[in-house]
Amino acid sequence: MQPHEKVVVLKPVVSRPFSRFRPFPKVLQDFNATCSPTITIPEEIELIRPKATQLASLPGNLPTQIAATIDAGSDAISEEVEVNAEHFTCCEHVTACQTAGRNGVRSRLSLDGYNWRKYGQKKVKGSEFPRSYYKCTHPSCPVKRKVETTVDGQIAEIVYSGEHNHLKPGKPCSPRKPLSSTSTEVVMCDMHGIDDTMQE
DNA sequence: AGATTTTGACCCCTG
DNA sequence: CCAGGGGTCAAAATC
Repeated sequence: MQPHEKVVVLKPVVSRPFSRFRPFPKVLQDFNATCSPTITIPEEIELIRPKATQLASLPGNLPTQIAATIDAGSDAISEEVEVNAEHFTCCEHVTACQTAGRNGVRSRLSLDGYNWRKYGQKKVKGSEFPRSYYKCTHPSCPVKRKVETTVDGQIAEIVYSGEHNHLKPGKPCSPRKPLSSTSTEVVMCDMHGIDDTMQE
């Protein structure tokens, strides 16, 4: 197996901001009731119905702690990041994902900036959550990924397989005006840069 | 109308 | 060789 063929990117579920699950409408209701006006959400962001295939369906009440690990053969990288609600809007790819469902058009952009097409889903033994299988929609791109999502739409695990042989279809992260060097912006760029690193 | 998701079935690999 | 599980296919449904 090639060293780059298995890349585990996210394993965020361990540390939840709440102690137990709540129904999505309840979460939304609480969020609307308690959300201070200092947190602004762009118009293009719509709260989407929790569908099993929604990727990175981040609930409104962040922060969520995400542990990202890369298993690239012997070069194992492990890091933990924090995503703050105040910086939610700086994540273009996540935003694109969050807009999924508008006018019936589902966005194929995920948090890594590439377009993905789902081709299968299975309940994997030993895993609490169903695993979804995605292919990159770019022609001749061999990259696939497996995504395990929790019942509330959160990503439990993402495993990338292969390398993209094309550029990201979405907007690049780097040209953005640098915000006050908050960890979140760096983190999101770093997360996007994982694939860039892989391509190199 | 076309692209994407869903989902059951099939294939293949591994123990 | 066999069984179980993971990965993929493909038709139907959905948007």
